[in-house]
Formats: sequence, C-alpha cells, structure tokens
Amino acid sequence: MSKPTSDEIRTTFLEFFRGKGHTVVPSAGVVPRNDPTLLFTNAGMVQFKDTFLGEEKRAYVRAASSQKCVRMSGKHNDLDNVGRTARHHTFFEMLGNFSFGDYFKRDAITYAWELLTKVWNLPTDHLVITVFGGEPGLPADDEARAIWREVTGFGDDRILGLGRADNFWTMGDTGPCGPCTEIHYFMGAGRPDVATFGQEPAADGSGWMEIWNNVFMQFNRSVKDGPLVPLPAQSVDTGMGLERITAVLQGVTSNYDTDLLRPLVERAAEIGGRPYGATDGDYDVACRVIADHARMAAFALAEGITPSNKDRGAALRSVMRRAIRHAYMQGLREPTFHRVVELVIERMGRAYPELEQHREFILSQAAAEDQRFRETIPTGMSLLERFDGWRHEDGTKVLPGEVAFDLHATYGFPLDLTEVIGRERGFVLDEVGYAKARERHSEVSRGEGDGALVSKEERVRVEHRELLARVGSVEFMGYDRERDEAVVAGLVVVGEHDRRAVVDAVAAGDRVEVVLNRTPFYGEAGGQVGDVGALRAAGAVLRVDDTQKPVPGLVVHVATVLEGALRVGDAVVAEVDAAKRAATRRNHSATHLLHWALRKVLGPHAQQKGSKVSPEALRFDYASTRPLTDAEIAQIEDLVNAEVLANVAVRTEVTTQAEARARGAMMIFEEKYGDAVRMLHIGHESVELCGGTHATRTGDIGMFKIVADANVGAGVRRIEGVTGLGAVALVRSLATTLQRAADALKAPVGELTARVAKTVERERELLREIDGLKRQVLTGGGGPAAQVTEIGAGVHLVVARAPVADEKALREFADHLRDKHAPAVVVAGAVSADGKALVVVAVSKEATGAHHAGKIVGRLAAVVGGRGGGRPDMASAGGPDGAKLDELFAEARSIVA
RNA sequence: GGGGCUGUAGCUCAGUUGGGAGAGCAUCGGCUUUGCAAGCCGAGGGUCGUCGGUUCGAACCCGAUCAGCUCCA
Repeated sequence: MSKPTSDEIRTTFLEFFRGKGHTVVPSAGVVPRNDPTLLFTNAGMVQFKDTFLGEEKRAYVRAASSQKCVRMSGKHNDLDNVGRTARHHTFFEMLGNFSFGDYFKRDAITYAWELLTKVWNLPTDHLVITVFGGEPGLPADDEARAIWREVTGFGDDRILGLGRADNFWTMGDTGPCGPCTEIHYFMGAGRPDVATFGQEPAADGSGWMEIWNNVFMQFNRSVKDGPLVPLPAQSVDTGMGLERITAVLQGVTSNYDTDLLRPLVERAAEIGGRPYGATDGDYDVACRVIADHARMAAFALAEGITPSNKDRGAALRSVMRRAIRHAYMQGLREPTFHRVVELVIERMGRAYPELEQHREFILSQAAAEDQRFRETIPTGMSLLERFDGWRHEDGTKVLPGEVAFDLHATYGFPLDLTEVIGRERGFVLDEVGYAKARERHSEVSRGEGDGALVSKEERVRVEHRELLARVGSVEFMGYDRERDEAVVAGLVVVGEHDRRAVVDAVAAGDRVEVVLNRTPFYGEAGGQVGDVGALRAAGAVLRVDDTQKPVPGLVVHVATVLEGALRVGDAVVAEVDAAKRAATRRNHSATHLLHWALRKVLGPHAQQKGSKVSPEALRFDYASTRPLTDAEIAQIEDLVNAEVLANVAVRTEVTTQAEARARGAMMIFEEKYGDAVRMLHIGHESVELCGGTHATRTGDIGMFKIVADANVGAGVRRIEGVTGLGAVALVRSLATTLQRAADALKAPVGELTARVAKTVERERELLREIDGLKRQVLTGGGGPAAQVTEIGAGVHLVVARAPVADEKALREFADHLRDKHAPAVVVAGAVSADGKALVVVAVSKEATGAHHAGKIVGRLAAVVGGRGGGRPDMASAGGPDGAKLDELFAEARSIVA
C-alpha cells in the first residue's frame, strides 16, 4: 500500500465522519470571531464554543472539521522549541469530530477505534489508551474504561488511568468540564513496550506520542471549586493534529518529514544553497523554523493581520522576525522569507483558497517585513556584540535590561528574540532591569505633567457624572438644525488650575461649562471636533469655544461669559457657528469617501485606525506599511472627486446595529455603537456607521485634495486633506508661491521647473569655476611672492600673503609652497573681505618633529585675536583682526627661528 | 501626542575632544589576455537629508525641520 498524502488523510477523516452522520464544517479563521479573549484560534472547538454552551443553535448536532490553528502565546517555551523538536509548531491543522448533545462516550470511542484500526489499519499493539483515573473530588471515568475494554479487547495494562493534568478538561475555573481519553501511538522501529509509556519520542524517534484526544463534556461547575453538576446535554469535542497523524501514516518520525512540511524545509534549504540534513544542525533548525513560520505568516496575513507592535500583529511580527533572523544568521542577506511563503500558498492554496485569493498581499507583506527587519538587524546585533565580554561578579554573563529594552524600543527586536540570541551567546537576561526600562519609557512617553492630568480627568468625571444624574441625557438636535431654543439645566464654573464647581449662576468673565436640556451643538466624538458658536439669553451672551461629551449622554458647552449673567433655568438660544459647522461637514463626508477610495485603491486591509475632522482640515489614519505613490494619491483624489461631482444626496438611515452589520456597513474598530445606529450612505458605495454631521449632497464638498501622507507609527500612516474653501485656500497659496518664485527668477510659471534646474546647474558650474580660479591665482605662474628664509637643519620658513581668503584654496597654496621649498614650514595668510584674518600652516612631514603646525598656528592666532588648531602637518586658524596679519608673519619668524 | 535610532558617491557602508571627505562594489578610460572569467593602472562621480545656531574652523556639537525605522500612550 502506498503511503497516503496529507490531503488524502484530511479528506479520509472528514469523509469518515460524514459517513457517520456528521456535517463537514469549513475551518474558521485563525482570528477567532466574537472572542476577544483569544489571540488566535488554537483548537478545533473554538468556532463551536457558543454551540457547546447552548448559546447558539446550529442546524446539525454532529460536526467534523479540519481547523487551521495558531499556537504561540502562553507557554513561551513552546515557541523556542519550534524547529528544534519533531512536533512543535506555530501553525497546524486540527482534525476533530464534535457532538452537540448527541452521541457521547460510546460512539466517540467506537468511531475513533474504527478509523484508526480499520480505515488506517494502525497495528493495535502500537496503541495505548489513557482515561481519567480520578482525583479527590473528581470521580474516575470508569465508564470510558469499560467501553474501551469492550471495543478494543485491551486489558488495564493498555488502558491507563491518569490524573487531572492529563485527562481532565476544563474551560476555566467555571463552566463545562469533563474527563478526556487519549490515544497514544508508539513511534519508531523497535518493538512497542507498554512499560516505556510516558517516554516521548526522543532523538532516535522511538517513544509514545499522543495522537488523538477525545473530550467528554459531562459536567458543569457554576462556582470555583464547587460541586460538579451533570450537564443536561453532554457533548464530545475531539482533536487530532494532522501533522502528527500524517507522520504516523507516512512512517516518518518527524512532522517536518511529512509532505506537509518537508517541501517547505527543502525550499528553505534550496534558498540557503546547502542541502538539508547534511551536517550542520543549526542550519537544519533554521530551515525547519522558516518552514513552520512561513505557514503561520501566510495564514495570518491571509486574514488581514499585518505585522505591528501589538496583539496579533505583534505575534505575527515576532514569528516573522524569528524566521527572518534565522535566514539572516545562515548568511542570507537578501529577503528570502516570502519565497517559502509562496510555496505555502502553492501547496495549501487548494485546501485554503483564501491563500490564493490574497496571494499578492501576503507576498508583498512578507517581503516588506523581511526588508524592514533586515535594515535594523546589523545595528541591533552590533549593540548586542558590545556586551559580549560583559560579566557579572559571579561569572554569569548578564545582558542589561536597558540594552534588551533598547533593542526592542529602537530596533524592533521582540523580547523573546533577544532572549534567544542572548542565550546562544551565553547571556542571561536581566528581567527586572527590562521591566524598569519599560516602565521608564512608558512614563516618558505619556508626556509632561501627566500625573496632574490623570487626576484632573478623574475629578472632571465625578462632577460630570453628578450633573448627568441630575439633568439626564441631553438631546442632540444638530442633525437638522444649527440654532435652537433650550433651557439651562446645569452650570459649572471652571476656576484656576481647571478646578470645577457646580453652581447655579455665572457672571461676565467666567469660564464656564453649560449644560442645556437639548442642543444643536455637536460634542466631540468619532473624530469630529466639538462645535463652536454662541449662547444668548435675555440677560447674557456667551461664546462657546468647544463642545465636549465628558460622559456618555452629557453634552457640555465650554464657554466664556462675554456679558451679563446666566442662571440655571434661563431660556437660551443656542447657535452654532454655521460657517465652521459647514466646513466640518464637508470634511467629515470627504473622510468617508477617502476611506472608501483608499480601500478601493490599496485593498480592504487599509483599515481606518483613527481620524480627526475639524473645520480646517481632515486627518485620516489607516493601516499600511508603505507610503502612497504619487499615482495612488492621484487615483484616490480622482475617485473622491468623481463622487463629489456626481453630487449624490447623502442618505441617513437609523436602524439597529444587527441590521447594519447584516447589510455590510463599515464598523470602525472599538467604537461604541448603541442599539440605534445611524447608517450613512455617501456617494455610490460608501456605507458607514457614523454619528457625526454630514453634507447633504456630495457636491457640497466642493473639492477634495490630499496634502500629506506621513508615517505615524508602525504600520499606520496618516493622510491629511482639505475640502471646500480649505481647498480653494490651498490652491491659492500654491499659486501665489509659484508666481513669486517665477517672478524672482523672471520666468513664466510654466517654465519654472526647467528654469530652476538650469539655475541650480549654473550655480554648480560657477562654484567650480571660482574654485579653479582661486587655485590658479595662488599657485599659477604669477602667484603672490613668498619670502623664504633658512631656519636651520636645511628647513625653510616660507611666509606668504595670499589675495584669496578661502580656506581650501589657502591650504592648496600652502601645499604648493611646502612642496616647492621642501623641507619647509609654510605660513600662508589672507584677509577676507570683512577684514578677518585667515591663516594656514603646513609643515613637511620630515619636519613635524621639530615644528608642530597645530601648535604654531595656535600661537599665531592669538596675534589676530582668534584661535586655531589642527594636525602636526597641517593646521588652520582665523581671527577678527585682519589688519595685524603682518605682525602675525613677524611672530611666525620669531617662533620658528 | 511623546521617546529612541538612522540619513555621507549610482549601491553597501567607514569616518576615533571639531582640523585636508574615504573604502569596497558599480561606471568610464588604458594595459594585459586567442576568447571568456578575471587581473593591473588610472579617471569621473559628493550642497555629508534640509534650514539655522555655536566656533577661527562643523559630516561630527546644539536647535528646528523633512524622510525612514521602532517603541510607548
């Protein structure tokens, strides 16, 4: 019988359970949906969690899946072991069959045994079963043991009872739990010996390996350490690593030798240029690490995770950088990681089409991260090298925490990577120092005076909460009006140091916060800044400088009382500054169109990371790892402006959050949406949830222009743009600048670039020519006269006054004289146009013992009121008193002679 | 929003209290070689990111600014 491929094994598993009435469910993403507590999907049951808990009903009660999983956090040793052991992975596939309150232990055990021994024909003498053997407070699973005996014919020597650590599963301190049963397989060439059970396969490959775990969700526990209550619906959750079972069925001892991973390892070795498995153990480890990490990276990128500095992005970056570093350490100086990733896509693209679908994005991200990290590796490594000889008192080599943190903060070396590199060099990391450095960095980064700010914010909250409790939610009227009548519901006086006091009345000159029962003023939220405007009452006028929402539901007008007095209960007319509101509306609507256009041009991964919309301009932060090209900027502007020119009415729908989600509205990161949400249609395609104020037609925007695309942090870029009158102002100022530049060059605007290029070129030519002329004046035939005197030992003193006060020319002149009268001490001086003296002293090499140019020039400089210095053979100096140059020459004669 | 690092020839980079801008590769020319690969000799190529300050003198020190990398909030 030929060995099955991993594809066949996966299919056989799923088809086997389909034959037993199971619905084959596609793998969920490696990013778990609706479970923010989990970084990555790490088991087959993750997508069924709500179903097991009875919170979600599905159309089936039996399911089977092959789930893509990522494991790396938690036990961080696991990550280090990847590539060094036969079966540690950051990415793997988990085969599993599930029963949701349907079959239980008997069927699960029967199915498992049938698949392993009848379909896959595994020899029964290579198999051992473990069941839960019981612990204080937890009954042994005698039921499972009895079923196994019956099904397999094994005695208790092959059905072992283990403790809770191995064979009792819990989801947490509370919730469903139950015993589990594991099937272990004997790996290796020798005869299986049950007595050696417990030994994992060692270097020679022989030993016992867990291949399949069946979890029986039997009980529920509602309080920690409380009693076990049998679940009404008992369920089954199983997991079998595809990599492991493939190794078994293909008769290899290492997962890396299966057809899942071996081709990737081979590709890595091919790129490395040396054969895999020859002599170099480190090289082989590197190949395996790259192979494993390429799989994880490919699948993570396929779901839109990009390397960054937090959460999943950080995990991805850490894994990618480990792989890249391994390649780098093996001498690969060009980006190569993506070529292994490419093979992952080719080999797994059929089973997981999302790989093919995002092929371009995956490869470009992999190559970009490779490139980026390579740029920081050499600098970071040299920083590490510097501490190589550093030893602690007791002889251990300690890597200072500040250094490790510096590597992280400056060069993007993830801590675990630094630990690995350090360990390879015999370092122990000073973790306390690291934590301290990290703390310090956080403090510095928070900015100045943060302590006061934090407590201030807390104080504000307390007063505002009181106010909210007293006056209730403020109704926002501003979607369809900019002026409204209202009643003062609460007043706060803001005193020195932002001290606040809730009061009943305020007077002229006070800085105040006004709460109205309803208001047309928009409080800062969702990136849109607060409105400004005015409040008018019978006896008072207030200027509103800002509008804030310090606590949800409460809108405060941050204002100054210009005249009169205002009391709680007074009727006021609230009027928003209409021009500014209109400008803000234009910018906000343009922001939505920009978001839409960005995703159209760059792809759906260009997600919004934040925004700021004010009357003056709009700012939009988005996920991307490279600057926009000029062509992309133009394309984005064209898309937005096409929608503007189409002059489509902006439509608002108030609906429920669930409804909006179902209809595909864009929902931005962690923003909070209430039950009633506003769904905004702007232009032909943009649909987003948004509480802000918007233009009534796209044409109101007038014109949109991007003015900047800048980097604001790892993987996040910021576009700034203008609309309407802001765009007009921009065009006007550009035109003015151009016209002034053109006037200065006496050229038409249309020829400006050509003229500037020509002028710059001409300037270079002239400077060159001047340099040549200076040289010619000093060293040419009719150069200035030099006075030469003999100062003993055959050395000459050469003194010359030059007509060109240029240090470089003067040096060449001195060089010229020195060579002409060698051996010589040359003192060349000149007076600049503004009357300053410039001196150069040159000494022939063989005379530098007796005459030090730097020391001579220092004494000469004093004569003209300056200072100087240089090397023994060449030095220069200057001073303000050019008139005394002759005195300086006289001094030179007396010093040297 | 704040912190750290980087910016020098077409490319990769060196440049040591501040004192004459360099190397390797690439380019061009010459020599050598039956040809190729290469070797030898030589040449061109720089507003040391930009602007300002300190200084007799700045690639180097200080400030601002732009661009890139990176971390924190």
